[in-house]
Amino acid sequence: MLSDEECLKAIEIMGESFPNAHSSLVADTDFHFLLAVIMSAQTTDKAVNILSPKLFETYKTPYELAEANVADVMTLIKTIGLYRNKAKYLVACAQKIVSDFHGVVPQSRKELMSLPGVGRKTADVVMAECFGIPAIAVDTHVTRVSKRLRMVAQDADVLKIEQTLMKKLPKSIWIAAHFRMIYWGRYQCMARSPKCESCPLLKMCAEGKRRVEKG
DNA sequence: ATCCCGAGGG
DNA sequence: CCCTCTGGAT
Repeated sequence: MLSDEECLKAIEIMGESFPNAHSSLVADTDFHFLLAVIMSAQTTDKAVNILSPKLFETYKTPYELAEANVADVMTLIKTIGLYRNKAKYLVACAQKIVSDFHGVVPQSRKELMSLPGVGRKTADVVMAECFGIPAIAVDTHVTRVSKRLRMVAQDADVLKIEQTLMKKLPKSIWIAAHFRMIYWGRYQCMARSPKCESCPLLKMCAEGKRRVEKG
């Protein structure tokens, strides 16, 4: 396992490659950003950004989406994976925001997670992006990158990963670290063919060295 | 543990 | 063709 200092160093090196990594989901309001994050589950944000302008134009507020026909929403988001479940979540989520939160996206993790289709990862992303609340959302990229680098135990689940990273990294860089690991996972440490040979982190990466050794 | 699930990349 | 994409609910 990497020490706290080594973890911080790794995050800093990622920052040199991706100096201003930020969310690539496009949304004009907190409500629309929440919808985009729900839709991004097991789906590239690029795919979400293609359909979201029309969806957001059609349903500008929670009040409008709460009255929507689920079938109509399905048609609008049919190009992304898991679209049937997501369409139901989006409408149910809008309805609950109207009924329980006066039409305003709540800020606490507990309240966010009470919304249909919103789990810990989605709640963390919204807290960080919309409200500036420090959090480390653990998704497929963060899981893969932190495990390959041995920042966390190989058998850690997403909650354990989040807790370990929060303990090892200063709160002031949690949000930046999240986005840097996302970009690292997308463009350097990809799931299938990571670019280990040219990786700036190779010297401190157990998995990278193992892969290079192996060929 | 299992289901959902289209599009893009290798 | 097969794998992966900022997961969550049952």
